Amino acid sequence: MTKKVRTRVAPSPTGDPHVGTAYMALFCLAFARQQGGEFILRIEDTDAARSTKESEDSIFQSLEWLGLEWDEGPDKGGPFGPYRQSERVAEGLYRGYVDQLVSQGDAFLCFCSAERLNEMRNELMAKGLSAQYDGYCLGLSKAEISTKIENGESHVIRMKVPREGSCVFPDKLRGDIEIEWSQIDMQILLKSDGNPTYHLAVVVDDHLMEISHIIRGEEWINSAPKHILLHQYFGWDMPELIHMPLLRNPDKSKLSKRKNPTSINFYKRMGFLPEALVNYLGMLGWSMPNGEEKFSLDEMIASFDINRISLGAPVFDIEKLKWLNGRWLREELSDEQFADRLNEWAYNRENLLKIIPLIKERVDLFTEIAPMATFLVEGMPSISEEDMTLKKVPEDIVKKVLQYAIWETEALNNWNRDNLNALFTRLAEKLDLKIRDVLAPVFIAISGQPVSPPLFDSMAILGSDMCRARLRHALNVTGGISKKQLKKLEKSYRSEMR
RNA sequence: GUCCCCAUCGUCUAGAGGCCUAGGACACCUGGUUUUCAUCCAGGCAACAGGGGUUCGACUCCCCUUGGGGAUGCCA
Repeated sequence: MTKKVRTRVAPSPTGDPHVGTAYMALFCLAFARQQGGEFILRIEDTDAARSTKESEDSIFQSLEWLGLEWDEGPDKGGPFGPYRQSERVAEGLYRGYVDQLVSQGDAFLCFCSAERLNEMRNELMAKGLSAQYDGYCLGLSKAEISTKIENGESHVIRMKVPREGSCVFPDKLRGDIEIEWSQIDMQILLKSDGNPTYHLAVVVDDHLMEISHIIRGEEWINSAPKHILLHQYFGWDMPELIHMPLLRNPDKSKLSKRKNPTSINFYKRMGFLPEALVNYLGMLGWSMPNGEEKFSLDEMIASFDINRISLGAPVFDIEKLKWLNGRWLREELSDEQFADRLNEWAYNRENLLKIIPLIKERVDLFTEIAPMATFLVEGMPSISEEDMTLKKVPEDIVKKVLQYAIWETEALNNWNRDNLNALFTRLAEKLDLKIRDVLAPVFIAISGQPVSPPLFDSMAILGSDMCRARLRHALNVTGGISKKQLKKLEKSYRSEMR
């Protein structure tokens, strides 16, 4: 008897909904459906400091928008709930498993400070060894441990890892992978705040949720031995492993928002159809047996074959995505449907009501609206090097402001008017510039014009990824920044903005 | 540094030892249709990273080198 196929995607709700999440969700879903199985959405929010409800909501919305429907999840429930790890923590679900490992002697308490660990890691690296825990607290006696606990010393729990031999495990796409145990760190399972780490939670939850196939990014290959070991300690069967290639930036590095728009919201805002985006993700690392490039989710599911996945990590190419979107637009939508989609996208009452407060007092006629507000519905404003040349602000300051703004906005958690206001006010202060001089290039970058409706409100409407993309675009238009300059800027950024 | 993964046109890919003189698509270039533009159509440019094996025969299998990427967190 073969087990029922159950796959899951397990995003952590930190930041914007990532196309990589959609990519994994797509393959999990395609595989599960094709096999007549189930696809589960689980929220991995064990990092209490970084997880937010907004981010979680936007993950739900984005995946829904893309039509990647899950069978069980935090919002839908299901027989293996709850599907949010913070709720599972609240139930005390993981604690019992950690205690079991400690009492079995497969895990131990560790009282080491972050400073000591850092020093140790650096030393090991300098010696050319792989950086990992040195086992210091393994030698603690029972008496020492209880004294430390009585003294209220904070501690974590680490898993024990064999020091000899190696772990050989099968990957459905790559064959056997062998990693020596000496390369595997004594991973922390329970943090000092009582939360499980990813490694513990993922193992426990995948088991409890009866996940049959773990489809995840290549970045996890190195931690597979930890997960396998934990399964052994618990006496559980290991699900099958399928490590997908990682999506890349045009420079081949792992797709990151620093270099590329990675938020699903950006692509939505940019006017891509969800069908086209899903289709495009489907053709990264996978192809239809008949070679057809345009296919729907249902068609992909119908002919999905995991062995057709190619392992070379694909570059996310917006140009090709654009072409594909054009085909969907032209070939699949009637004029009526086109109108409905356009309406749904931005030309609707709800969206208008966001924009109107910004423009109402600035116009006398309806005819003046379009020129003033196009930037709120366009992609990259068409700006030239000339547009970016300002009378009052020298070029190097323009570049500096744009680059700093990009870095600062990257780190901004809640994208709203007030926070943006605070961010740029602070930026002007730190750079010892007038706020209007700081904002001048930003106005042009965002709106394409030196004057526009209120900047921060507009930026709030446009969203973080679109704004960052426009800032980057403007910086490129000014001629961009050389690697050398960038390094210099990064240095001064760190000292000036502290 | 150490470990792991990967390697076909600039990019996405087809290719499961002879079908490969390596196919398709995006981008780019040329021409045609079109009042313009776009679409559409026709054509062009362009790749098996290098070196060793294995084999009658390697893009396909093995090894080495090189290149790229990832991991090395009380992040996931």
